Amino acid sequence: MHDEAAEKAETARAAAPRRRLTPAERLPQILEAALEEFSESGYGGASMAGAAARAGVAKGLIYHYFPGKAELFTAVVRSCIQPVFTEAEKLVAAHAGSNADLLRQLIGLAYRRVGEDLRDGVLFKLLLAEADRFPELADFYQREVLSRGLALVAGVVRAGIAAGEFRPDAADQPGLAAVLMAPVAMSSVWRGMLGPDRAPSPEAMCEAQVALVLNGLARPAPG
Amino acid sequence: MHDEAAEKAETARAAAPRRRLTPAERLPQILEAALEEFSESGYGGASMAGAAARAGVAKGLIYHYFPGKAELFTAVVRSCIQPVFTEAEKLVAAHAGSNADLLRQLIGLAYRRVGEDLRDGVLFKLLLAEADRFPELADFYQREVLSRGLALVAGVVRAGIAAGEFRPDAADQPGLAAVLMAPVAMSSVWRGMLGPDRAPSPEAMCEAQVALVLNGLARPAPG
DNA sequence: TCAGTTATTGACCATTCGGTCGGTAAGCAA
DNA sequence: TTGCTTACCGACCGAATGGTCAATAACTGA
Repeated sequence: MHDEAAEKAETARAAAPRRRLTPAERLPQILEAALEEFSESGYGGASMAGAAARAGVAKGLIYHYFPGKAELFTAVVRSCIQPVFTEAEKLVAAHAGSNADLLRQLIGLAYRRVGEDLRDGVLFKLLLAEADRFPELADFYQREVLSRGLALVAGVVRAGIAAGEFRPDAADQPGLAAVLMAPVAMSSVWRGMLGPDRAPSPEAMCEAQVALVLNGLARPAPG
Repeated sequence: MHDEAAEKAETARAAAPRRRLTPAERLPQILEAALEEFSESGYGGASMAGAAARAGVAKGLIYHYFPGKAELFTAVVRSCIQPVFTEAEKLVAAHAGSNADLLRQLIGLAYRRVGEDLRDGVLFKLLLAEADRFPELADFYQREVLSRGLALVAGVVRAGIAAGEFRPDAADQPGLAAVLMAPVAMSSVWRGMLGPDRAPSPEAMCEAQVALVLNGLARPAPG
């Protein structure tokens, strides 16, 4: 594949003298380079040689760190998706105010995260695309991303109902958490595929969703 | 690639005597076969030989109908995504009742569509994944899917506000249509990547979203 | 029946890719 | 210094892929 960007990145980074590094130094370089390569070319289109070149490293070295392409890919995904959720869970654990406010903050945090780093979105999109061909990856997504996110949202909703903030019948809607999560996820996907300019604005979506959700969950006014 | 399913499909279909067909007959066969191939293997992983085998046809024939792999892919996408929107637009045009009811019907239609045909979801997922590498495809998606869907939803919301059904301040939220569309799209993506069993149930999401949206858009009760 | 058109084939080519392997040298311990 | 471990290289291989092309056989109209 003749790829300008990859080529330039290669020559730029390969120009640095090749030193022997400790695995703790080299691994992040390889993961970062692989992320670029996978993001730009997809799983099938990405080449080990390309990833190696981006890292300024010989192809063989990657096989010193990973058994094969598939394992490299899963490692890249793992290293990227985790931080978001730990951050969100920390927010929930630390929050003290109303559940409506917590939900607003949670939604805001998620959209901000989508808005700032484009690569996350690209990788998320890539993950979606490849999950069904990597059972291990689909398991990972379901366990570490989807279930975790749904549990987080559902917990806040449940607490809000218990506190009398939200309409009680929301407790009987098992699909509610997914409906609340989906816009953020989709915002990320849209940005990944269309770019920041043509995709619906995360800020606008955030505002609209917060308004919709807080109204939609509010207890009906008496009368 | 050694693929059991593809192999079986091949032998099964190739057993039929090879006849000369008119392009109008052969084209759908090739598109259908290519859809299967792309769905199962992604763009990079799909092979022209595989698609040809599934269609029970020699590889060369595909090049008689399409200039190359990229064009075949875009043709497959085009032929699949269109019908949903024409159906939805027909529904809107024909509807006579309240806008709240129209919105409910629209959401229901979209989720039903997602629930019944799995291949649509898989292809949609594939489209998301490959769009940024095919500018023409990204344009197509933005023009024929996203914009059209957003316009459809926004129109109903606007009409509902004008009719006094929905809260007037919803008119000031440009991200609202995207928020309303996203759960359906995401439901499709989730089913495509996790399968019908592990993905959030479209029926449950539909019910929750309808309830949330109709409450969230309703005019605040006086008092 | 015959010529012209074209749907269809399958062998073939150049290229690329994932993965292997023997070898090199840098760091470290003794 | 010596010797062991291991990060690192880069040439190499078999397999698979996208794409080509000359040959063929099935339709069509005259």
